[in-house]
Amino acid sequence: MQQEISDQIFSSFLTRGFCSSSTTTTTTSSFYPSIIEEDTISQDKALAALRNHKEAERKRRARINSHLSMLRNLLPCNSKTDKATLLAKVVQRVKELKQQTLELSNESLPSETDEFSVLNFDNGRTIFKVLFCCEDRPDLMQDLVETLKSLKMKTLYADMSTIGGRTRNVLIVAADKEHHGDDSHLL
Amino acid sequence: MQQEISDQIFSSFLTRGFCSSSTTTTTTSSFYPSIIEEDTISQDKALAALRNHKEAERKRRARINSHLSMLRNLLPCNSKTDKATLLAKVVQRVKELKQQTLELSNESLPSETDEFSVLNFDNGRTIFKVLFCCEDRPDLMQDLVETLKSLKMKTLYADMSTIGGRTRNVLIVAADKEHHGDDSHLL
DNA sequence: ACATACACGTGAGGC
DNA sequence: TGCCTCACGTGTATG
Repeated sequence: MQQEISDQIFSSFLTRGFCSSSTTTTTTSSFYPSIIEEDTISQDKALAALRNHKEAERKRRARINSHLSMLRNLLPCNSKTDKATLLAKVVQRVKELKQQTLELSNESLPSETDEFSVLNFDNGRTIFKVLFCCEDRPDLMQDLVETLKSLKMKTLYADMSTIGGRTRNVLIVAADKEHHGDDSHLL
Repeated sequence: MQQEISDQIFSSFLTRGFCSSSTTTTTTSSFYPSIIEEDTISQDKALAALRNHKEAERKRRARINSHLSMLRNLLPCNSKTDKATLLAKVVQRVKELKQQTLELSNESLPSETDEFSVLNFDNGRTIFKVLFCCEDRPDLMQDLVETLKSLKMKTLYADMSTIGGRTRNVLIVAADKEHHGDDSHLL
């Protein structure tokens, strides 16, 4: 309100120099008698531009602040935390979460490394552990089952999980001794 | 530079009204002859306060912007993205990461649910799958191994992971037939 | 020419 | 009182 008044004063103060009376009500046209029309026109345009500018800036601030308040709700912090410290917390949180998801996905999604190991070999039965990760596809399981069946292998344990379009599979497979000459081509 | 000049002009313009010459160099004392000393003193204090204020505000902006640039480096975005859209991306990213870690830890950290199932029973050997989650402690593994040994069980497969102070353990255990009368007290 | 984004200095208000 | 944070309007540069 009173801000607006001083704005007007300051605007005219800037656009035409100063030394006007303290009740300045745009009676400044008397200073430039020869170019009244152009001057008032350009002044109107300038004032309109100023209003647009003012409004745009207000919108911009509102946009930024809305995002900031969303972040405030997202983080564990009350509504009266600093803008700066809020952003600091956000930085810290993003780093934390990044690190966490990195660790977790490293645990559950080793990229393409397949693993094969003989867990046990007794009583003529060989027990394998097989771990592989690959892109998921609908009939992956069926193919797997049929392959194992054709090799006369028995699945003791299967752990299969899917994250982000990729699957991680851990199998414990037992093969009787009369068949494990065929295993080599599997791997 | 030229900003500073107009600042000075505007400052004096605000603090003492206007109608001074365009070369205003604080020669305004002639307007208030009776209260020269108090006025100049208070003016000096006011100007000093204004300078402090100016500098503090500059520092504050710098702090906020440094955090913002850190976020810019943290996110996949170039250095010329909007402040507002940057913050929007940050909001989105925090939500994503939050959701991801939630999913991942739900997958790998079922709270306290133990699981026990018989996978296979043939040739007089019983094969169990045991899953349990609990708080991690240093000698958990040792206790586990000794318990299994006392029960004459053989560990075929073990998958143990620790996240956030908790462990998730999956065991495949084989018991020979002459011992699995003892199993019940394990669970 | 016009829209947009940023930095700046300043007034207001809370502690 | 002084310090600190915020919102505001403005100047300036970039597209």
